[in-house]
Amino acid sequence: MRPTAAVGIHSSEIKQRNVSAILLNLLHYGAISRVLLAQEIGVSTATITNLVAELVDQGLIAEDSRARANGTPNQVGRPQRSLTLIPDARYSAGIHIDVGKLHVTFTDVCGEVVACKSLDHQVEMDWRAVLDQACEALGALQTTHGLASERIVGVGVAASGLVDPTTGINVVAPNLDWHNVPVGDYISARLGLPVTVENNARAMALGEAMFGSGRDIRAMAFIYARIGVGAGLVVNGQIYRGADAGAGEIGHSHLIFDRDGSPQMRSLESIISRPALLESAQSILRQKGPLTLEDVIDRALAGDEALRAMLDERAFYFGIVLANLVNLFNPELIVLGGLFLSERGLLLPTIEKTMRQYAFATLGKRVRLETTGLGNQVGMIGAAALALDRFFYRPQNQLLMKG
Amino acid sequence: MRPTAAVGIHSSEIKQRNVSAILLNLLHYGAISRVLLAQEIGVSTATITNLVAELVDQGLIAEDSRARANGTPNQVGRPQRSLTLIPDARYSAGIHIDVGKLHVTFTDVCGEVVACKSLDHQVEMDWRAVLDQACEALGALQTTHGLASERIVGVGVAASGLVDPTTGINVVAPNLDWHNVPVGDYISARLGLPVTVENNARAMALGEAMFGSGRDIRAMAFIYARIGVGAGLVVNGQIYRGADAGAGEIGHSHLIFDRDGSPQMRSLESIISRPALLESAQSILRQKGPLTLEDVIDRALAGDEALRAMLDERAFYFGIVLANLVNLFNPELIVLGGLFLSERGLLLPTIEKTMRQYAFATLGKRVRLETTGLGNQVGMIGAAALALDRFFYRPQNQLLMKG
DNA sequence: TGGAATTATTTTAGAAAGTTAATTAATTAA
DNA sequence: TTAATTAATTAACTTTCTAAAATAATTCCA
Repeated sequence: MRPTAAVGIHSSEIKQRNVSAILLNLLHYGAISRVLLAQEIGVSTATITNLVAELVDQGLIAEDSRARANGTPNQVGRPQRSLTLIPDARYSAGIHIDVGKLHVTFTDVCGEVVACKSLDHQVEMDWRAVLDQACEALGALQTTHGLASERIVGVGVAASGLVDPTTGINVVAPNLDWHNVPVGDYISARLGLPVTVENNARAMALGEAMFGSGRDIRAMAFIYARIGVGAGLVVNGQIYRGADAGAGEIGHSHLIFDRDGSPQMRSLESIISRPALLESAQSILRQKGPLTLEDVIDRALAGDEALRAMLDERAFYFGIVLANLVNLFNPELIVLGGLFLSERGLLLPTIEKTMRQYAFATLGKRVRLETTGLGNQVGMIGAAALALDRFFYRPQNQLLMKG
Repeated sequence: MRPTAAVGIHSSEIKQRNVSAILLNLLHYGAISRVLLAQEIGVSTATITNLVAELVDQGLIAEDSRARANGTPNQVGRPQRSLTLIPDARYSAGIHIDVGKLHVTFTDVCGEVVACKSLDHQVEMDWRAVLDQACEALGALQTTHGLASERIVGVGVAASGLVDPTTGINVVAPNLDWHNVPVGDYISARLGLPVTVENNARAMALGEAMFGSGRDIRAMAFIYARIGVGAGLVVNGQIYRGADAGAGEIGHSHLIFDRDGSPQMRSLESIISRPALLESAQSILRQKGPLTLEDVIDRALAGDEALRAMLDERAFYFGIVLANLVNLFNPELIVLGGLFLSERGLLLPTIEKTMRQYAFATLGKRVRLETTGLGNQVGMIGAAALALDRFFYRPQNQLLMKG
């Protein structure tokens, strides 16, 4: 293997990287002047002038001829000129393949959803059928909204389970019974666009880091719980995948329960996922028929103490796992998505209290804990974010993780 | 805060980074030719020729006029010429401040210990006295071994507890009762050398990544257990610190124990550290007097089943924590140091078995688990590695983590 | 109101560092 | 010994950035 990070700079990368830095700063600040760009990026204003001119020519960014750049009100001297991204300069397609659900979207360069659609699919369906459905839905959206093909930078796919982003293969998606599905190649062949595939929690984490509350954050974790529980880690704006693209398998964290003196192990997924919660609720309620998580929450809020206690206990255990995550990874922010969006105050308070109590010293105090502000769109926005990151904002990083 | 990773390339960095890449490749491969360097680094052979010539002039690297570079035996054509680092071109000073122990060393550029000394110190001593002791010991070693000052790149300090590497302050070292000790400034003033300070487990992780079995590794964890338990994480050859330089506080991971139906929490440190093990052994043996870990191991090996069972249980719990670490961080390698070096087969087998059993799918199978090959020198070598990394191999990274 | 002061951006001239292609060097094969 | 082959160096040139000077757009203040 190559020595870690001992890669040099080929002169052809320099400009591309500086352009990248400009685009990312514009995304981050919304509007920023050339002087500040030069400061932030660490190059001369002359360079900024030249690169900005090119980007304006390409129709990617605009100079607001009126507005002063922020932070410089009424100063002496020539005013700084605001530069902004042109959101509709490019679009990104996102596909979130969830268990039983399929979400597709086009976002603009700023991560705003321009069009989207959610579909159901059966777990028994062949993977081809599922991906066909997604591609057709995207095609329909593109036509309806009149999105020019040449403005679409690519397709991002947030897939369930283990994904190899270098090959675009969904190695295994247990809850869909998919094995080695060549998601990237298949979609790329159908749509004629570059495709990037990633694990769903990781895609969401990136979406949150680029367009959500993770924008100013050095290290963050996104936790998505639904049928399974997964975490996505983002460090300095880049997804952390680990050695085998397996980082973040927090659902398989184990907790120890002594039963009669001998240890018994339980995975987090058996504690806090929707199936786990429903199973427990069903046994509490002695109900056999179908039950939704909303029902359970409703009944707990209506005063079912046994349900409430069950949920509270689960929240406590999840809080412990979060505290351990904080101790190991020391994130600045943890964002929760999926079933946490419908907890209505029954889980979060205990989760947060426990997490802060058991995290080490200041780490637990400093970390922020939130549910995602992107709501149930976080999966598709995350998917679109994958493509934006790889094909628009950081095209130089074509193959980050290879051996 | 600045947008994540949106930093550009100032032209003055380019050469420095390519030089860095050459040095790191030489360290990694031991001997390598210009053609291969060009391939690995991604620049032209012309550039390599020029930069190598400069490095030879500076006396940092040498061309072996005989040897063919490895991997190219008896080929047609002009043979590749081996380039190697000159180990003694520079030295690095390392100080490992452990609880009750102080280890100082000079290593060469390849991490080989040129000279070292270990000292005792009392926990009650003023921090100034401790640091003075270290500086004096270094001074003595330098004189004895005739190490020219101008060849010493700097001093690395592996400190106990929470460290802020940007300021060089040891924010808190609970086991030494140190608070906000300006380690970096103090040593720098005494020795007149640049100093870099880091948490001990992280320093060891870097040492292992540069000079130990972590050399080919993308993501690794080093776990140091003695009075406390800490982990150092290294990703792509760089220390991962987290948002508040608090990553790796694995000793404060909590495990849940049901006691009479209600959960009771225990930290890893209360399970697997030396004090914890000794306390438990003492209560098993009903012995009040002083007991060493070696005694405990001896007696367990001699057939004390209660002790053996205790150690095995502890190993099991540690294995669970490792499995959870593997699931979250997905390292390729985990290296253990400190008390694990004297376990004599009583802990590791159970640790490894448990870790692999409870880690998710392939992650647990792929990860390697070892005790450090650097032995008890890992702390001082890690400390020296800090300085080599920051002042010799990657001088461009002066301030990686700022807000 | 109009110049002085101030700050931002652009232009110009040039330097730094890389690249490509041609050349030279050191081998093996025949 | 010469041809073939591969490595390393050199020479000419390109790219990209920088520094410093010039220009532009304001506010300040008499």
